[in-house]
Amino acid sequence: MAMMTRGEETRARILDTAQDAVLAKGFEATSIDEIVASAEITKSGFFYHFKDKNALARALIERHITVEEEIFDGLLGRARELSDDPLQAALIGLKFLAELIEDMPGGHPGCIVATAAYQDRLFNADVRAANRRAVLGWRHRFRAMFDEIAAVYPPRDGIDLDHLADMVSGIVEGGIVMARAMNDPLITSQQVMLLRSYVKLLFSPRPD
Amino acid sequence: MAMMTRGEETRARILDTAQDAVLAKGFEATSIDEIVASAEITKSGFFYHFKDKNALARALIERHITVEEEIFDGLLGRARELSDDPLQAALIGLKFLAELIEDMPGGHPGCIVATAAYQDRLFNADVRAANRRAVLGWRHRFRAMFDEIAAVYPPRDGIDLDHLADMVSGIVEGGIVMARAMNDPLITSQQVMLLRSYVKLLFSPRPD
DNA sequence: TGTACATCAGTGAACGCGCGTTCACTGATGTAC
DNA sequence: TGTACATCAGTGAACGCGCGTTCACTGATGTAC
Repeated sequence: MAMMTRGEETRARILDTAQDAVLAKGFEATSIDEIVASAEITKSGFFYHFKDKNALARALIERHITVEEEIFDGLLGRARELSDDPLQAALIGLKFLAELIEDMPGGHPGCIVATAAYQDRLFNADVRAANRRAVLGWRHRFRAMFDEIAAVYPPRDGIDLDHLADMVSGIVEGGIVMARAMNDPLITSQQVMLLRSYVKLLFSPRPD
Repeated sequence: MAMMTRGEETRARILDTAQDAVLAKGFEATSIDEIVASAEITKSGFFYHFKDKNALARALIERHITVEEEIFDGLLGRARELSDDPLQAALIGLKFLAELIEDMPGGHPGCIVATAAYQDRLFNADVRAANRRAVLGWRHRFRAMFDEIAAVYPPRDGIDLDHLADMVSGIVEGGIVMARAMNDPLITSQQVMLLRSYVKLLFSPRPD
């Protein structure tokens, strides 16, 4: 964070303003003119930092991955501190996730992975590969979480844990789409809480 | 279907080719030039049918709603024929839905509601309203289904049935995003099957 | 400490292309009398 | 049955604007000797 050179600061400012616009309108509809206006730079300054518009897309996705990794690390790390039981820790982590999303002003800002997914013909192979890596990263993270749980509590229903891991990302992605379509920012966190309910029912040893 | 005038046929052809392109690349990235080329019409012919590009977006969404309603009616209607029990009927219906999606060549083509959701600043109020109506329609449909179940089997976990109804659409939307990002068409139907597992656990009276 | 050169982080003007939209026109079909 | 007119379903050419990209140039900072 600290110790950024002037160039790094400008680059970060471009990415920040570009992300807002891309999430609101899609990638193609976000013009470079518009980005440089809010980043307070000239158009040629933009091309000093990114060789073309595709390079911007890839940088957006890669930064998104990094930021999100850190957030998840924090969330799940704290949850594990609060309980030694992997199931309880996961339930706490999912509740944290729901609260995080709920507290976002105006709802979750949207996921650029989804944006890229819905406009993939626009992007080159680099960008698509970055997108795929992001989703795979989520899968491995949540798969590890569910593996720990399943080792202690065998799941009630015969399901594939990779699919369950994908469900975490899928619920959030779907929740964002729904929240946007309905203009109701709370939907995303409600959906995460339903996923939490499923995880609880699926792994709970006995009903009380 | 039958008894279309020449104009209606042309209009339908425009919508068909436009939908393919919009789902693949997003709305803004799909040019009218490109649409008219594959619909084998001139550009001015396009503007005879749609007053501007926004009118095309609204028409796409409205047609999408109609088609999907018919599909769901068929699916859930058949499921109800197969079982008098509302829970069993829902489980059969969800299985049908998963199979329907799985059998789509190349995976679910994507949902234009999601496309519009992720590019909403591009569209006027008309289009956004149509989008909201679509999602509300799904909510009411699935809410009715879960109400019937809950009247017989009280849910195991205290949850809001509207949220659960939204989960059906959300899982499909999220599944489509994941399937596209991962380039794995099977993900969407896998996610629907997990939702089915949740519904089963949530409403099943006793574990066996 | 001073000078020469290199790199960093941009600026400003121009480019050509593709886009959505308009407009005057037209040939085929339908309707009234 | 023939004629006049209206509507349907388009065509073809032109428009101006905004877009992504390029290119020659520049002032500030860093580095070598």
